[in-house]
Amino acid sequence: MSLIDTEVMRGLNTQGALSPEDKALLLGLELTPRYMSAGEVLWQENEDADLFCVVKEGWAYSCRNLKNGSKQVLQFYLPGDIIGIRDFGFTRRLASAAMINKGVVCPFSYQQLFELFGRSSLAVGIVATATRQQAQLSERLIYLGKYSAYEQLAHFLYEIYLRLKRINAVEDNSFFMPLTQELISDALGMSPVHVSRTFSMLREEGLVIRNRQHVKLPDPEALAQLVDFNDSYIDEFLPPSFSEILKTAL
Amino acid sequence: MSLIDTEVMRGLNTQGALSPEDKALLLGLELTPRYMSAGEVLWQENEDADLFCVVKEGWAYSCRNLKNGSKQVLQFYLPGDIIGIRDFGFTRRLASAAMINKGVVCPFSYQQLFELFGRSSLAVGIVATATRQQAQLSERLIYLGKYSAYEQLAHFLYEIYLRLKRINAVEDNSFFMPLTQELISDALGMSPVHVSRTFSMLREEGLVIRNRQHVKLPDPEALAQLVDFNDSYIDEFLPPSFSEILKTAL
DNA sequence: TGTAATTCATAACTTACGTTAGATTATTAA
DNA sequence: TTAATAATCTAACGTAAGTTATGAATTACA
Repeated sequence: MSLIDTEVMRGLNTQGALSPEDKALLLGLELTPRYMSAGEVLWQENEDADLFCVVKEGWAYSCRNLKNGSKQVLQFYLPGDIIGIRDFGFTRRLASAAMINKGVVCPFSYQQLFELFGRSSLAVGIVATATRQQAQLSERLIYLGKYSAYEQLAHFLYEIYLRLKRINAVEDNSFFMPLTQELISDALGMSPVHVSRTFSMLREEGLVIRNRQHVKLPDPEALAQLVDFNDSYIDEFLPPSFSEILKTAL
Repeated sequence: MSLIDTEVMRGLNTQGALSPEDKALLLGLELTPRYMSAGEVLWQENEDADLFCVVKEGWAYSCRNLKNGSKQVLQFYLPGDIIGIRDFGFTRRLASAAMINKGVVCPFSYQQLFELFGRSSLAVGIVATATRQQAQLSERLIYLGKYSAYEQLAHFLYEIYLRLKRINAVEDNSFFMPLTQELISDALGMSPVHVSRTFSMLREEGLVIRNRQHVKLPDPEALAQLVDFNDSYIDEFLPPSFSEILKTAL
């Protein structure tokens, strides 16, 4: 069992798009399969991320455990799926992963993935960009599934605030946000009327001051705490280990 | 303006992880910036996917237009973000994209991205795997945000059915699904009680027969129609153009 | 084989959010 | 400046889905 048994790679192979060297490389990554029992944990959120797995037998899932005791499942993995590329390009796991029933997985290190990329910094950069966007999607999913409109909107605004701060577009906790309440409602899966109501609540709490396209968060920290914001998916850049490897490869 | 002005690449650069050749390569991709007016469409869903854009100025968003007239926004893009890598590895756009206010974008062809990958089939395979998972997440987000529990559960079951069929784990429209209603509820963002109620409704409609871990979909087509299922994100493999390029590169 | 622990189904009640509607304010165009 | 359009707010009312509770059916385990 190896990466070549993965859905996408199998497709590439049958389309004749893999050179003999590619195939040799993939097969060279053959690793000891790991036999997993039902419910066995592959990794927990916030653990160091250093490997991914190909599921050979059984079902697995990834999820985020929330402070309110519930959890949001992000994905289910079936045989042939790769579990854990989501975290490639991050220092720590954004979600935990566990088996559902008993099965077999084949682990590969991120280091091995590097080899596949031919040590190209640029390819790594593209993949890191893609996984970062996926992380943003995951966060939205979590808040859509498990939080009230109030917390959801607060989380959304704080995310925008962080992203804008990163590009120096925040001044005095204020920023320009060219979104109508209707567009926000289409993003957060709620009605425009309820977005308005929720803005009113946030205003009454003194957390958000909004006037059309001008938004001010008087106390960003309070907002962040309210929504239990995990900013690693916005702020964190490539893990130090990556830069080291890439630099020594130069 | 070029790819080097992107958040992730800028990070790589400041960490000293880009070789002079990398930088030259990135800067060589410099392209004519395109000045966009507010609301201007970058692309529509189902159009051929052949390029992505770096947002230089202004805000943009991607969304799916639903048959019931509403739309689900998937992401907002700010300056420095890349828009359109989501579709890399697909033949057609899974979502449309448009500017929110006026701005500037720099388009790059997927072909150019190929160059960055050093024409490595394997790197392309990994990225395609990642974008496929992202597509699955997006679909879940859409159904979470815009559909009733009934349609959501129907969509979920049909997706599992398709994924299992792909690995020959469906027989006579029946399959093994080791999920409790509680786990499903954690995935779909609804209460376990409501999952049970919704299963009962699907049973009464003759669409789903479920007994613990054994599921049968007597009429998969009816289910697919009910939820307006777009199966390209499950079924479609790499676009033909990709295989051609990769094969000629061998 | 029996007992405990899950899992599932259904009912009764509550609530967050959707819907419809009308008034107010801001923006754009003429 | 003025009309026309778009964006926002608030209220009143309806409903899908949450919550709590109870019993039945399965499965796990001793």
